[in-house]
Amino acid sequence: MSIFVLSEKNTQQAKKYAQALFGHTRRNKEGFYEGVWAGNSMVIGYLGGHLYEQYSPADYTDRWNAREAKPRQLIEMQPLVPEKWKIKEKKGKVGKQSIHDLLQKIKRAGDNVTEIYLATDPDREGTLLGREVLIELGLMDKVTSRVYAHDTAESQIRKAFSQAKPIATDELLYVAGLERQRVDWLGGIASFALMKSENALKGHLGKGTGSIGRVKSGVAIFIEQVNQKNDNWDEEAPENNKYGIKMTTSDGLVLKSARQAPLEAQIIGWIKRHSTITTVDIKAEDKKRSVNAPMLLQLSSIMTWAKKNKIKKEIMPFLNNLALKGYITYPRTEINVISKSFRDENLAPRAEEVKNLLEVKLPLPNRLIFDKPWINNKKVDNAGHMANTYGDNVPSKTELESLEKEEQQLYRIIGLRSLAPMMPKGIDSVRQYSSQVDDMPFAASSSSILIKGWRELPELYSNKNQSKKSDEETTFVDGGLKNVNFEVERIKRHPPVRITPANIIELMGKYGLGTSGTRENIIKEMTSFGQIKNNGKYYEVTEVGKALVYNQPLYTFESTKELGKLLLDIQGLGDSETPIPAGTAINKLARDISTWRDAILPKINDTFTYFDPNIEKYKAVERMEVKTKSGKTLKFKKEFFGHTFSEEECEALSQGKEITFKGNNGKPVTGMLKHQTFSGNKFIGFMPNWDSEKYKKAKSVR
DNA sequence: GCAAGGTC
Repeated sequence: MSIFVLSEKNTQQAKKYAQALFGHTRRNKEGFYEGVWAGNSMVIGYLGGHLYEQYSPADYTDRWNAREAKPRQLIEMQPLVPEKWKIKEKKGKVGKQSIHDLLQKIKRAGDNVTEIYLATDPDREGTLLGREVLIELGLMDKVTSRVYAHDTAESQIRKAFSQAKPIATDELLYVAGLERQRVDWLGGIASFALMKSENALKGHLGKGTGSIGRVKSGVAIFIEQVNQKNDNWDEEAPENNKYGIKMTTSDGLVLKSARQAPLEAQIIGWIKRHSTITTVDIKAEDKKRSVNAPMLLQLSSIMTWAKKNKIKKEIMPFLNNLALKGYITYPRTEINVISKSFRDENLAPRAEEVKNLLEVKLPLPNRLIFDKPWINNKKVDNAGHMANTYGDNVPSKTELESLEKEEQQLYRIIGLRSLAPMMPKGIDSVRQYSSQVDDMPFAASSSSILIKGWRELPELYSNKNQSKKSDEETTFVDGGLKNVNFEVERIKRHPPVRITPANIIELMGKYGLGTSGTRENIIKEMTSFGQIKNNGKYYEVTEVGKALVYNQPLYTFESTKELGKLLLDIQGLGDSETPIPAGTAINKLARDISTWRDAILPKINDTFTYFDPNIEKYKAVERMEVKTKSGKTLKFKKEFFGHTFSEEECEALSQGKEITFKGNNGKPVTGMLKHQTFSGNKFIGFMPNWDSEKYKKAKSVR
């Protein structure tokens, strides 16, 4: 039997599969991994994420071409639900090879074998992007098996392949993936067109809305909500306060009541009723408390760490680079645990080497025995990802020092956090005080460090990072009968914490907005579109961004949550007993878009425009007037891409000839005069040959 | 070109 395995990524997946199954990573002439597994000849190929993208509206039909449609038509045609959804090859590259070439290699490899295994990431998107390719290349008939490789430890990769499941087992995941993709496309395109119109109606002509969709709208909404809550916070409001009893002993111990009351009067009443009590018996009990090292790193915690440590640049590129070299594991994961196998096969054997490289003086006695909370096989299985740790390739000191400063910092913290559970645990001495006064229990505690353990490393533990609650270094007092005094303690509720560059990534995760690898870029885009801005202290939603909050009915917190539920229902993992049919979320969204469209349409007439004549860049531009060979008079814009056409160039253009000049970016631009349409208006103007199909299709002048 | 998802 001969098998072709389709994986999702090269270095972080195909290569690891090859090492685990073949014991080597030799490549064939196509660059795919080739070897023998269980008596079968096997080729392991890879993708590079999604290699296909949605058709654009104009790809479906000319009618949907927003450049040709008038604004009113553009609104009328929403939602753009295709009769048959289609995808096309993306342009671009995976590493050094073009996507087209890579797909051709996959096609050839698939044609050459008797069976195909799908072994992309075991999640929704992995299933979608893998099946997309197999279907588009006509290889689906040969696909027999689905490999769910949740775990990158070699023993677990081998297990996943030997226990491969029938391909039909991921059918529902694929359907849910399609639904997610289509809902985002349909909503994104509709909301952009409709919001632009809403803005124009409000007089924001020519003002960029920026792109808008499920995630960006969600981000704008939660920033606005948090700011509104803070700006209108009433710290005196009853719901923002509660009251407890503070019992202070003559030797300075402070015990607090186990219960609180909503009204200050209730506590004052309690204290009055107990005013005769002046001595209380206080029990003291001594305990030892072990203090765990921090959890292993997940992507959002690395990002938070980076911001706190003043790394201003985007960190994804640094992490990608470290992962490609094998210095760290695959970085795009929100999981903070690893599997037992990964501990034994990947972390433990390299621990001493990493420890020496990072010049850590502590021993690693727990190297082979650290368990919960860092080990959770089930969580790893469900997520299909593991925490970020140091990788199988430990750099030499010279190699580490040749990396960029930020990469060195990131490697160090990821390395230390991977080693932390192997270090001695911290032990604290704790004294717990308790007493009962009538109906009310009181408690307090003191503690001090007995064994520092992993806390000897300042990068893992510093007093500065501890909250005020920390009772470290508190004084110990004996129990017994003590004189006491009761007081009211007002406990204030605080408004939600403001959103800052340091916490936004983690908060997006909490709100289910975007996925780990995409969040940093979403914030960057929203900032550059001017939808949100950092006012120096926290993020604010700008006037443009407020449209996303107040001016679109499509994306709300509820609808985002609802979509998540629907996708699970389609997968058969939701509340409903049987999976709900594909298309449920799309149809619901399409109805919401129609409602929004119908609300806008009455306000839009045929001459409605996004064009603002008062904005400088839209003012009438100087036009060139030339005569063609046939004696017709032509008018066209004198400029293109920062270049003003010379007389000779105008002459050549008027005769329908192609010219070449230097554009804004210093690169040569070639093109000629063509008949074009923009926003429903026909005109003659210079067209570059950047899009060869469009260029060939457009009529030239003669 | 507009989404959001993946990865190089």
